[in-house]
Amino acid sequence: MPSQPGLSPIDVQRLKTACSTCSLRELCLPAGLDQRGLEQVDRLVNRRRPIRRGDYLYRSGAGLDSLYAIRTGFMKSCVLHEDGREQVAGFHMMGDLMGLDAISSSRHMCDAVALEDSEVCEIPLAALEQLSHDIPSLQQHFHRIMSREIVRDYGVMLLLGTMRAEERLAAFLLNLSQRFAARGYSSTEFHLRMTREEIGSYLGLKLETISRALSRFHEENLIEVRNKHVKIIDMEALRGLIGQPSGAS
Amino acid sequence: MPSQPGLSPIDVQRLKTACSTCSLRELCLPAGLDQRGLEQVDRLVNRRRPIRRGDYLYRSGAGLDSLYAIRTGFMKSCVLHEDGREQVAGFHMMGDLMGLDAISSSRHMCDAVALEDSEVCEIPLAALEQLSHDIPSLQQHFHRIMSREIVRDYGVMLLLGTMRAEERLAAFLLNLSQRFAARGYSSTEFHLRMTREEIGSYLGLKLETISRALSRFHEENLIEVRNKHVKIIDMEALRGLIGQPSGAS
DNA sequence: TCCGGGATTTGATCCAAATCAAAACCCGTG
DNA sequence: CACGGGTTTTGATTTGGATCAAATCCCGGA
Repeated sequence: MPSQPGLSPIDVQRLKTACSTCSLRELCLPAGLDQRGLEQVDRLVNRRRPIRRGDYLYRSGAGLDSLYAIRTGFMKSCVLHEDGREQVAGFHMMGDLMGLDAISSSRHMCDAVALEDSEVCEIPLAALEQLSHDIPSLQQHFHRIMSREIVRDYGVMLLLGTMRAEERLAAFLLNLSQRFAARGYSSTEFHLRMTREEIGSYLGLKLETISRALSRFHEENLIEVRNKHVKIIDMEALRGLIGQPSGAS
Repeated sequence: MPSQPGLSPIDVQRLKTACSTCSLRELCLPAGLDQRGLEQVDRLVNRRRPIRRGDYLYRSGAGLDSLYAIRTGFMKSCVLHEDGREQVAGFHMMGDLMGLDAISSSRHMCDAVALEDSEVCEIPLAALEQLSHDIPSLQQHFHRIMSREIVRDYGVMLLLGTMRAEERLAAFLLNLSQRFAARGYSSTEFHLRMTREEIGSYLGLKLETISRALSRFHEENLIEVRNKHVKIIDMEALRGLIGQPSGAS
């Protein structure tokens, strides 16, 4: 992406600051912004809000007013069925945009819960729409973000519909690894912010199954696990595990 | 939704014609359009394309140039995994918009296959983005459509992650029923355009399981099935079936 | 109309993951 | 620093759906 006309190096610097302020590189960095757009994004992105571990960012059924970009921390979103069943629909970290589900009906369709103390940027949807009207590249980028969520969902469906327990867990660990790497953290060593039960819910499995699979990976020297700390020892073997009708161990 | 200022009854008529031409009520009817917008939508929506049963509308990996609104017919979209596994990610009918997955990377991330002879309207993405820039209410509506797809996906995840075989099938039948009803067709009697195997793929089950569950529903007088023809006898019982840890029959 | 191949049904058996159960562990808190 | 509740591990058993197998059905094409 070449730098945009009318965007001085100083502007670029300010933009990066504004965006990194809110970990919004996802949302605004790729958009070519002029001076005015820059200021507008600045303003848009400035409402911060801290959330304590265990607190809800929003609840299913609540009215939509804003989207939320995660600045720091870790969250989950859960879909609920009236009968009380619930399913973790995703885990979200720094830079992720949450609340897209609510645009369709102006009501949130899932719960968002902080898995550790976090901070988000509130982005009023109306302002975002206005701004992406004024800045076409922002509009495009916003569309890409929504589309990416759809693609992610398709991946989860494939996982839930066709994979065996160990494949699912391997895919999950590799996905986390990638996402940490993309944010400049270690791709091989990280802390699971969620419980075994939450992993299980996300992967359509029970917590015991998660625990057993982790133990097996450990035994086979694919990973090291101690509580919530995970170290990936053999990334390749983990990758190879996906797509095997049954283990070749 | 009150009628828009500057939109004469004749305009409304033309708009409805233009939209129903392509079954695009989803895409443009709710948007308040002025005379000029109207003409633009007309133009945007005018590229028709027939597809024969079994043909691909697009394939995973192909470049994105257009979205597609289904005018008539029935399609499926399938996500593929490199190892050959595939999963039906959705079934699409009249009025549905396909191709949203491709916006994120300008490449299609799934296959789209016609399950019967169909006709779609090709909507060049660039033109749609331009137009939704010119017509804010169209922009909003487009966002809602993408968001709705995300919500739908969450529902599928819940289904795949938490429901038992019979619950999944009941949910599937009820969903089809609703969608047919919304399009003015019978909500109780319809033709399955897909095979048992495709239903199974969508629901994360094997074709034999689908067949058995359909038979059981038939035995219990919830539905009548003969080949691909389905008649729902006891909609309430079918609804009640969802959310039962195990059958109360 | 008859033929052939895919689609569907149904049965028997198997197996991966769920469930039930209990012990161990870990961490935050008083 | 000991207590207590939630989390995790591990084992034994059960089970829902997969798999294997075979008969039947149905529809499109010659």
